[in-house]
Amino acid sequence: MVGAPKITLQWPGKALSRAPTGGRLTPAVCPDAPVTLIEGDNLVALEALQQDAAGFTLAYLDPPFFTGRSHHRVIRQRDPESGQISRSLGRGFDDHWESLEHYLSALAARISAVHALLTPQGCLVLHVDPKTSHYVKVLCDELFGPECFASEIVWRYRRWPSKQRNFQRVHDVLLRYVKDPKAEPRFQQLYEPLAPSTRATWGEGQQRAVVGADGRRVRSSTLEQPSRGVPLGDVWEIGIVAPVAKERTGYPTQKPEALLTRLIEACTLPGDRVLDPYAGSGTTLAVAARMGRPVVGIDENREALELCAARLRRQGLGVRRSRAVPRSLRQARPTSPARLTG
Amino acid sequence: MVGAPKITLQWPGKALSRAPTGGRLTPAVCPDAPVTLIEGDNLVALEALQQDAAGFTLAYLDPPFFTGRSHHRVIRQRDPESGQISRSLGRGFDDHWESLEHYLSALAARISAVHALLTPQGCLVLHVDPKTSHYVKVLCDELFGPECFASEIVWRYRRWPSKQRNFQRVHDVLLRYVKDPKAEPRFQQLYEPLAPSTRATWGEGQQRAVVGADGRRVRSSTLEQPSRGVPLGDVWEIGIVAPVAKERTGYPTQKPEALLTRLIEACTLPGDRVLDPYAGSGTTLAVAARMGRPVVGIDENREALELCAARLRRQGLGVRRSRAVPRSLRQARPTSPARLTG
DNA sequence: GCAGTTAATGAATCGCATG
DNA sequence: CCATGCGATTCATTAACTG
Repeated sequence: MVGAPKITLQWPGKALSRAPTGGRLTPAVCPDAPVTLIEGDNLVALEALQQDAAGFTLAYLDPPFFTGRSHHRVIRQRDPESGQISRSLGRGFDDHWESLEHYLSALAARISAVHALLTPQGCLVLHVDPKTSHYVKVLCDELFGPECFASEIVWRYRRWPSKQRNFQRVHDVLLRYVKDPKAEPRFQQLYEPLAPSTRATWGEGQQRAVVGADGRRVRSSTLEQPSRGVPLGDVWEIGIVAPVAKERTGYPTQKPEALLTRLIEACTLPGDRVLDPYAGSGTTLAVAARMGRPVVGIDENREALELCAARLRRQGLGVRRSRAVPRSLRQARPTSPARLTG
Repeated sequence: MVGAPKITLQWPGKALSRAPTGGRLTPAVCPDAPVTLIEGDNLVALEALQQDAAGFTLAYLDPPFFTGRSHHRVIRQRDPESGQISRSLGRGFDDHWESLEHYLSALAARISAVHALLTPQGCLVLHVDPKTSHYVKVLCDELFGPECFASEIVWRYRRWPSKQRNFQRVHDVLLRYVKDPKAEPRFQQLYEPLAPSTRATWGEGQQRAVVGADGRRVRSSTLEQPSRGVPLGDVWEIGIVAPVAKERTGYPTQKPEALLTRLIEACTLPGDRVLDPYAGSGTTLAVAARMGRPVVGIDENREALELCAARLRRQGLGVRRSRAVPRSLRQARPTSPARLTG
């Protein structure tokens, strides 16, 4: 924590430091493995990962959004004889909380643990919605320091319209924090196409300022050299995963691969390690692995991890499995031996 | 204040209630006047407005963004002989603050005063940037109650690129709160054009869901009737005021009329009263007046109010002027008689 | 008159020079 | 050494101008 701000969120019983879970990983994680899946409470796993020497360059956290609902997995199966598609519901994740206080306490513990795992060039990206983002941002300012705040990225999508007496919500928020604002950041500049109005006026060429004798800018001119486009901004228009898309897994709240591709491309180099403590259906894992970034995913839902493993297997990737065990359980329930899947 | 949340922002010396300024308006404001300009501290003016019986249906607040800079007005004049254009700097507004605490304290007092002035169907819209929006949102949740939060509107614009090792910021945030979530809200549904992908698949016709015998949606069909577009979402792509646009006043941080038009159209009906405590160059006033909404603007900068008055005069509108005077000054400096401008 | 071209400059951001 | 200032960067937008 660099500079703790004087303005903080307060609630009865707030405590950012907590008793360590004393978690262990069985077997230990190999930092160079292309993909590692850890089953268990992500707080236990994150604490256990502190024993690793190597840090992570990007941590992407996609926690529950405090919706107060249970989210189910849709399992679609085609009957081989009739050809009919049947749907059934599997376990997704539960997003019920006693209160916003409990939600934030749980999240703060994870963010804090992730902070300790980042390299100096590393960054954390928190995927939230506009109802919780503000509380989470104030919390992160306290945990990271406000000068570590890098961007509020707006993910703008389109969806089936619903009648309501309000502007329909069509965006999520991704908060990006860097571990150390004084370190040279990992950042690959990406570009997006020029605005239609700019193309109409200037064409595809780069613009150059022309400065007069008095030092003031007189006008601009167009170069022969084609522009690479405009530097990517913090509002991203990316389609949601279509209900019939090939990448669709049936897992609830699945994020599009295009979103993760962009994030990983901008914030890491090949070989940099990526972490996803809420792995879900494994979008981060699939994309990172494909892009040559070793990745560690954590989830407490075994069905979700099976889905991840199958998805990665389809990409022709081997998966290393591990299990996070808190101290209290370590003697009561001995873990099964390591398995190598795929 | 409906339901105070347990999670609040805390800082040393925080106090949301403060000694009343005992402000008075000279002359008193006439609720039916198409445009009223009040010169003085907006906190004093807002308190004085409480004596009005009629409330406001929309309050748009565009406070300083806590940038730590002074913003100047650019005054352009064409020399009638040479035809040359000369530029000089006038007073804009000062955005220096001792600390974020002071900034938030000042803002909280204004928000609180505005809250008291809203009709039950009314709403407040706070224009901020993504560095301060999160603190302001938590503050508003405390002042209005979290269930009064309606929307985080993202204003996405395009501007000149700058090299930086981060995603360039290309959005502002507008927080919308309703006074009473149980009251029937003022809300006119607006529409935006269909997405290109939708037009490609479905054309311009309206879509209707076709539901099967089991209650599940089977497919959609396209109607003859052309679609009005999709209901307006909470991400608005609107161009900034161009450097040479006719609506440009030279006042810093001027907001585009298109933004205010959309807001006023969605949140008010003709005849509803609109309030802008940070009037600046008078965009809200100009748009509201044109749309037949009586509007009250407050600013402490006399130059800004002159600009507002001139802008409204160009629209052929008369302006009623008033002055906000705090108790401490009421005897020391007697106010000049009312003036009718335009 | 209409379409295509030119002009002007911004709630920016970084880096280096200056106090 | 830290705060401040100014040059360089080069897209977006609409009014004014030109043919």
